[in-house]
Amino acid sequence: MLRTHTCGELRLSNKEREVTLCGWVQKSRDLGGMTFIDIRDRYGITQLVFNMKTDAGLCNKARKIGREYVISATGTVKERSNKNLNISTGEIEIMVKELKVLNPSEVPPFTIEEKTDGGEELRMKYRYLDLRRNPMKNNIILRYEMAREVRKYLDSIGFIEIETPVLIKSTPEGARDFVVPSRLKAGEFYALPQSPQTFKQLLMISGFDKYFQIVKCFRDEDFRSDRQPEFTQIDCEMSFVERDDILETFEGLAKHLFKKIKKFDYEGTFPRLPYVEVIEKYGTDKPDTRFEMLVQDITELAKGKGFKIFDSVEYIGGICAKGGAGYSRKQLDALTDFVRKPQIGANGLVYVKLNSDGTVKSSVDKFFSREDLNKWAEKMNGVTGDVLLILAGERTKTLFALSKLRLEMGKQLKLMDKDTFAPLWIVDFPLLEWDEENQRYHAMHHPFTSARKDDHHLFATDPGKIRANAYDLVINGVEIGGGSIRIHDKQEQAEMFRHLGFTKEEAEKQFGFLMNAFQYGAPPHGGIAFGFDRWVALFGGSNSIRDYMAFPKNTAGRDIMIDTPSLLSDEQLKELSLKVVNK
RNA sequence: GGUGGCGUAGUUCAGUUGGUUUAGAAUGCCGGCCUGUCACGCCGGAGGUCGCGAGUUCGAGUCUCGUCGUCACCGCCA
Repeated sequence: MLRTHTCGELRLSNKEREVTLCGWVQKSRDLGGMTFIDIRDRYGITQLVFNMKTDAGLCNKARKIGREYVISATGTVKERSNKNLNISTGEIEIMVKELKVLNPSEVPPFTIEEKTDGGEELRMKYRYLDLRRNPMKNNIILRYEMAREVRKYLDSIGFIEIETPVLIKSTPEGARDFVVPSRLKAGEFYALPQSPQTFKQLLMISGFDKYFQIVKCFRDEDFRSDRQPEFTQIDCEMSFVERDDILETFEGLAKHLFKKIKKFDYEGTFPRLPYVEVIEKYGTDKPDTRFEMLVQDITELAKGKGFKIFDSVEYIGGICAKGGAGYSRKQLDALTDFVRKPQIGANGLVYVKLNSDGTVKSSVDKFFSREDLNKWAEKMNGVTGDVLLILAGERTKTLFALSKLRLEMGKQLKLMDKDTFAPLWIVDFPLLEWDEENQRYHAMHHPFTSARKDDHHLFATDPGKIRANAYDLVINGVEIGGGSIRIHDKQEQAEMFRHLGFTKEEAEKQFGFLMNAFQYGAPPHGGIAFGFDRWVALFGGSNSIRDYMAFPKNTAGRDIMIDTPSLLSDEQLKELSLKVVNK
């Protein structure tokens, strides 16, 4: 070993010990007669001290050392005369006898400090330098600790981790695949998995009744701060279970992580809300339940009073912002602009202020009596000091806009505390979703999801109404995971493909291997997959998963550090029987 | 695919209605001084293809168009 200790561990109790430290130069302070160097590694920072009087040659050497040089320093642990109680090693320093430069460093392109001066792109290009910074380092450690706790917990209840292949087969459903050309079979391609879905089902058929895997998945769609081309799932599957067994098992996992990572015990069980109810109450299927502010339907109360806009719409609903009566005209106008943004899509905003002096002021006073407005307030649980914010229009669109407005108000009224965690299960998702573009149904979760038994009769009459045995785990408005009880019967699976518009031949070609397997004793099974990066980001207090991946890609799917995607040589293309067509 | 923001010293940014000699600030960097600093201090210095390309104009960092890069949102993401 080149070192006897790390830069984070020496204390007063080590006084007078002869030690050797290795690390990077955080900063040096040259005072002329003496020089201080802060040496940093993963564990902390320790101050080295050089004195002109003691050893002029060594001190001069120290003065020449720049930021981020890798050095080793041997010397004696001394008590500081001027202590720095802000850092854990601040009571001691190393009186250096021997100093080695293990490797010099160029001046880094941004400062490697708690708060860097570097912009996002630059930090990405020099990711290895950014990762030296404490906040980034801690994110990566958090990620590791969560992965470790996931493995510990699942292991403790009998799950085993099994790897599945990365070079698999492209399938038509779902997201676009990343593909890999085959050299040995010209014109043929592998695909990278969007998830190990079919493999984990096959493992159930093999008898591995409790499987999990922390695994990379790949989806070639457009990227966001919470979506990367390659991301990590905690992929899980169990046999001989029903929905509630899965929910209980993985609620246990979530509670384990809350306890071990966030140090709090979640009391009771997570709320479970059916999809239709959650849409009605929050306008979205991934509600942030850290705060109430439920959406209320006032269509019946507000229609037929002569206000044309309301009379002509399908749905009128609103939220009650507690303590919002103090909102100024300007603030309410800003909210109106907010909901009218094309991404939100509302036409306008009606407000009703329940003023603290007992008066009621609304933007529709002309059309509604005080009594009418009181009824709205009652329905929406509004009391003196609140403001009611009301949108009207087509039901689905209006609920969507209300969900965005609710989040905005939650933000403005500071109801979204980073250290509060509000999990819930959304259950009874629709099995099928009508796809206008292709004029057919597609699976809302995936085509292996089973329908609830009590809804099977709807296949013939109203497929859009069928509820699936599917569920999502949502925490603080973030979709953390989702899964379903799967189909394990060949006939039923074939039927599902038929409803999704596959011909028998297509289904056979794409998923024949799975349906064949169903003929050899497939156990009832189901599972769930969690977006590991999102979960880590949530616990880390951010919504950008990039900050929790060691080497992420940008929103264009580019790794600007290694500069890829990149061109292949003509030789490589030829070997792969590929020709690039310039668009 | 669509909408919008941003692009000016190494870095983060300012730069007024298009017009004042040499495009500024902070920080970083380099040199000098300094024996208890820890955001060290003081003095001095270097550092610019104003993303790129056209255009408008007597004159463009500033206006227009295109293009590239980047970020956010919509679509998309079973």
